[in-house]
Amino acid sequence: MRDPVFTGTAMAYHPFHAHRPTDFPMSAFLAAAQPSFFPTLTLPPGALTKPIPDHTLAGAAEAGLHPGLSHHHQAAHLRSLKTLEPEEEVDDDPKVTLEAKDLWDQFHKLGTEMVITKSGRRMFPPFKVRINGLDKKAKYILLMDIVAADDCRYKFHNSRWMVAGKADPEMPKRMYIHPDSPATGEQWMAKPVAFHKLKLTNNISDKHGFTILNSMHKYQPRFHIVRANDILKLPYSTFRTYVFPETDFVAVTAYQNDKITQLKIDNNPFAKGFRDTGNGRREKRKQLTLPSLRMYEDQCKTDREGADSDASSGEPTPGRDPVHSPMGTASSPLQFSRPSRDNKMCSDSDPELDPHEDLCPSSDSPAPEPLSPFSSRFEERVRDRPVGPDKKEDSSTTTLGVRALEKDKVEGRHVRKDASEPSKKDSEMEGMGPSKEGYSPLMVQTESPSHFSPSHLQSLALSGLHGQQFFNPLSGSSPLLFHPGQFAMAPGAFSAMGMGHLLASVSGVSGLENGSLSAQLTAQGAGGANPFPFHLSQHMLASQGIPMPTFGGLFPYPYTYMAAAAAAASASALPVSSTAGSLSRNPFLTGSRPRLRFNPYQLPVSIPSSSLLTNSLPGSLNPGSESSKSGSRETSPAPDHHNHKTTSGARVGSPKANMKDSINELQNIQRLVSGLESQRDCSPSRESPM
DNA sequence: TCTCACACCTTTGAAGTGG
DNA sequence: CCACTTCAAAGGTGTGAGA
Repeated sequence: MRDPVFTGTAMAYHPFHAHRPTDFPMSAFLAAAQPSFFPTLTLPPGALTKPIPDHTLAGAAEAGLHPGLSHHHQAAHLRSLKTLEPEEEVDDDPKVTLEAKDLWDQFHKLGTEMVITKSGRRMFPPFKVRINGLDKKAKYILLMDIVAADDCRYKFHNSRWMVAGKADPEMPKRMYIHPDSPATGEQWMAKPVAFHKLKLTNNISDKHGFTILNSMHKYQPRFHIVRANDILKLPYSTFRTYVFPETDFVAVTAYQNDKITQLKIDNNPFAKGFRDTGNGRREKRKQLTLPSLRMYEDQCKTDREGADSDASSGEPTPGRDPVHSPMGTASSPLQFSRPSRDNKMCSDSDPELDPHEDLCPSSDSPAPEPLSPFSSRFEERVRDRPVGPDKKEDSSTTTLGVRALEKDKVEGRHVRKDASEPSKKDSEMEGMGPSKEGYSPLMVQTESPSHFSPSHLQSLALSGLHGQQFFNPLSGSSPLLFHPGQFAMAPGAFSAMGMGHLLASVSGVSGLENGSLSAQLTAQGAGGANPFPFHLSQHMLASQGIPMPTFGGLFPYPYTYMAAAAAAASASALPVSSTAGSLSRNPFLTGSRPRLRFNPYQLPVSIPSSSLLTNSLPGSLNPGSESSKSGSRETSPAPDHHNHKTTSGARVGSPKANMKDSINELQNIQRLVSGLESQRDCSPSRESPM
């Protein structure tokens, strides 16, 4: 009964199907998802073909078993998972600093553009952070996701980004797990952690696990730290989420701003061939650039010469560090010496900062926002946020890491202390790496996991599933099962995760009759990401700040789990008066939860009016609850979880009313799962260590 | 606004070489 | 064996034409 894995339910989510809430036993997905751990597993798009008999689905669902697995395998799963214990809480206090902050700042000022292509493109600058304050011995899983920053669609007009209307429906959200996860705190802290393998795409049917984005929309990357030595524990672990405002960007299929192009060319080793001293293309292109751009380039060149003679010849030598950031502290000619664009931009109309022209049509934003998507509004809001005092009301702590403003602003550090977060590590931070700028994590505290309002759920759930029915009205248990495709993970990420038992059980999956796994259910080979296992979806939800209903209405470790939700709720804590911001669409930054404490920044918030969700509790209706008994976790430290659940769980509607939909969804899922064996493709991928 | 082929470049790992 | 070098393939870039 206590086994979180087997008693839970989750919402099934499939990008290609209606996103209906599904009451589905986690165990089924556990089993079904295992194959996805194989980095080599790749399933073709058309794999979803064979329907699954209703009786199989229903029966299995009720029994909490995966329809395609034999009882033998089910039992094996139960046994293997039985040993899972939640991580003991540790008083670690991770501090995260963005690497190459200067470069990010440069891009941010110009209005960062990230190219997205059908085949996937990496981010540049790469998202890279340095972590301090972790428990050296404990294991952590690091994740990253990218969420919509606002509700607007943009266009680049007259050298500036302008709001061009309401945002298009969001793409399926995917969580990228760092390939080295899990690793010890010591390992993570040893060197900067890069997420350079994460790829962006605009291909909604992407099967590689890339992060799917909408072109001409603004996004905000988020970084998550989860203390857990096993992926399976993610759902019960405390999430700490860090947001660096300067890393937001507009996704584009082709660069709009020449300045951005130039900056990328000058800093990205792969684009070396386009540098001024490179081939003819650049020469040609340069001649076409505007005077203002020339000035900018000249300035860059001048600055570069000071530090490095030639940008094209001797320059940004990326080195062999796998995770090395081309714009690494020393390699980037622009990073330290180049004067802020501010000066230059002054002379040349500063496109990004015209606060009077564009208005985000977002209905969520009561107050019209300044139009420039890259203004420092976000930072400002954050900065103004009231400081929250302590953090000990509840052990559930979500750290909303927010960059501590500009490096010339020391508020961050100060705030951090105010936040009552032990600031013992400040000194440590100062002594580490090139990025000494103060990035002060924003601690979001929850007094109890049960304070999430429906709006939280909605905002969060919809961040990736905008307009999609996300929560299952089913009573008892609100299935919150993400499609595995929503999770991306570098190959091999699970290799050392103690997933052996699970993998082993996967073999049993072969027993699954037909073979098909959703295209989404693919594991990515080299450079790709693997679909995230269903049972891990909880984790994702948590990271999204969604107060997921516990499995079967029982949740052994509520507070840690709910802590994650705090991240989402963080936004809710914002004063209503605060302008609905550009981040209104961001699940992490929206919502309404008065009891959360924030510090030190104020985040833009929008209060969803929707009442899609209501607090509730699950319960006994969960079909998986029964099976959970067998796989119960007797040692569960959180016996009172149920209570928490009752007050915090999200549930909507009548269970019976949606039962049919749930079954349908279940069938869809089954279709995805079936046929794994035949599709398995073992192509080892090489993942560079962090 | 998007897609694609392209040239140019870096990265990676295997193969070869010498100590 | 180990360290180093060489090499080729894979893969990451922006470009520019065309849709």
